[in-house]
Amino acid sequence: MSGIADVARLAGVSKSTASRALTGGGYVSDETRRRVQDAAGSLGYVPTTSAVSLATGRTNTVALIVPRVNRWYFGSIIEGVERTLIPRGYDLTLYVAEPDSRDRASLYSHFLARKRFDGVIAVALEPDDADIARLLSFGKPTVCIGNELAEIATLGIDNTAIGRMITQHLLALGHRAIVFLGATPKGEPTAHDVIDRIAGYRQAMSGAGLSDRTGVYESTLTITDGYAAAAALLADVESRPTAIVAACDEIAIGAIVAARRLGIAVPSQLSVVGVDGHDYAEMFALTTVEQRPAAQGEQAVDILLGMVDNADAPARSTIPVQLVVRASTAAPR
Amino acid sequence: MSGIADVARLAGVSKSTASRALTGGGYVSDETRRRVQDAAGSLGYVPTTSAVSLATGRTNTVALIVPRVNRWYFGSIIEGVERTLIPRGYDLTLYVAEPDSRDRASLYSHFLARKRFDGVIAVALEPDDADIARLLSFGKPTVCIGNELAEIATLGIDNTAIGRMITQHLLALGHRAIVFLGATPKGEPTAHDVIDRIAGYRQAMSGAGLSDRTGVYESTLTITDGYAAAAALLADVESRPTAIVAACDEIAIGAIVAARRLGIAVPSQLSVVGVDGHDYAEMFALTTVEQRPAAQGEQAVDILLGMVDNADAPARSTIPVQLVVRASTAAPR
DNA sequence: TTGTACGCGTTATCAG
DNA sequence: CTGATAACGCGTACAA
Repeated sequence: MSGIADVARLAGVSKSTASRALTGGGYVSDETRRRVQDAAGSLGYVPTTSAVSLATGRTNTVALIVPRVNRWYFGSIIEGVERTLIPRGYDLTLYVAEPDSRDRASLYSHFLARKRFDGVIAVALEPDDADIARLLSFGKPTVCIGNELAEIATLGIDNTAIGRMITQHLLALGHRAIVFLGATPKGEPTAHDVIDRIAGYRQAMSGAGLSDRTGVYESTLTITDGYAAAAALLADVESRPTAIVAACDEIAIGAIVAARRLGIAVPSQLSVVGVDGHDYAEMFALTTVEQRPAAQGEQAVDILLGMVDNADAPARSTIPVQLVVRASTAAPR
Repeated sequence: MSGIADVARLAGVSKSTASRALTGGGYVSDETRRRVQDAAGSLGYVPTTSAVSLATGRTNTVALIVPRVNRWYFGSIIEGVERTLIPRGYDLTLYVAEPDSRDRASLYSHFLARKRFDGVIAVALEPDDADIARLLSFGKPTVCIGNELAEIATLGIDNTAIGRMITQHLLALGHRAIVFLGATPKGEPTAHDVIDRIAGYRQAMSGAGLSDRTGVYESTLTITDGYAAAAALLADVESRPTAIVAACDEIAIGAIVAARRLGIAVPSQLSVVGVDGHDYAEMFALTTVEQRPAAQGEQAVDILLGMVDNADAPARSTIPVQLVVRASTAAPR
């Protein structure tokens, strides 16, 4: 309710002095500063953000763009971003829009254009996406999580290496009939991380001289779909693989549940390995590659606010990951 | 980059006419309006939000407060709110803070005080919470999801009735050894919805003359914890219940998984019923009460924006729910 | 160290 | 129907 003018009046100084005393800029005697701060405190003064933004050009707001909220990976990123942003005095405005969706279009034409934020964090942008050009055209500091992109500060994991790593883990255990579960179904927007993981899987299979035994099956990145896809895949006893490389932990968990329902013992009759380090991984004894998305969200904020303050050059970093071996993988038979 | 002054100049009118033509307020000749709109279009004009806010007092932003992101119920609400807000031209600023946490305190003292939003949607506020008073003191339209609160527009389900309903479902099937799984562990912030569901459970048990056979066990509202708690609960064959009323679907799913691992058949040896209508419910054939949180989020936006526009009196509505019977419940033995 | 005066980009008021 | 002009609430050169 009360503005800085009220604070100034109560403290017996001018508006500008009050402003300096509160924002810290410029010279103010300690005595005066304290008087102003007391006045502000007793009046419950809080600066009006729109006025501050108009005067300074800064909004103290960061935009976060995600395809979905209700998936562990994205939810974790959101939480990581949030808890790092808030203590630094920033607000988070959240935009949820799948790539290529109508929402995406209006997002860029209407919302992001409002220059309401000091920076953007975008998750799971596709490298060939037109979004990227539009994003850059805003001229605001931008950090992407999930894919390596040219000309943008990027934070992510090496998905090809991970695909290779988990496949090699199974090969080393002696598996040969290894399939990949989780290719993007036709009609869905392409997910580049999945494509890279498949590439890694293929590389490992070829490296073991098994390129002809490669099998890639479709599934959405959810437990439900992983369950259904795995159930179909495992139904035929003859063609059944001895190991599944899942595109993510949700699919892996779905596969484990499906196997149990079919009476297939994990890991003795079927090994399953995932990617993510999902909250449920331990409960299902899932061997997986942990990528700590919440920490990535935190780090993205660090990088972004660094850019906001220093106008630094875009950084690019590959997050280290860790293979955690649990009881969902073992030697075949 | 270009402001309304540029648009006005290009269209050959004054700033005020340009503003009227674009915002729709006041009289402008059709001819002039078109000229201005063309000019705005060709310049890619987008109004600066902080200036608009300063002039109009409206921010076109809604604040959403949730305790967590990464839980199905909250994530669904966030998605529902988002997809309703955006088409209406509003931005969403997200605040994540557990009740009684340090984050909560700074949330109220620093962020919400910035009057940066036209309204607030708060999820899972506790009725005895000091937050409520502070929330109301902002004088902004406010809608709460999850609990019935005095003097606030409220949207939620009747948790007591639900607790009764699902317990009676089990009683009707012939169960008598029915326990409740999911009481809030000591040290955790109290969750009123859980308390109410327990009350409903107790009412139903008493109504069947079974008040002495009542058993309430603790668990956090997650699959992982539900799994662990159920595993402990089901370990002793002698004292094992024939049915579990779970505080939410996550716990119910955890219990089903635990039962399977222990070789206990669901539903023939153990019935399990949950609350929520989780995405995974169908996959686990879970009998549950659907409450459609995403739809609640949408409805909350409707109510809130109604209040923003009309300054209506707060509404209060109880969402109808539906018991969906699947294969996790059956007659005992 | 402090106060004055102006600008940030829009909308609203009020004559014309 | 249109155009000056004054807010909106704050930060900040500049002068004192």
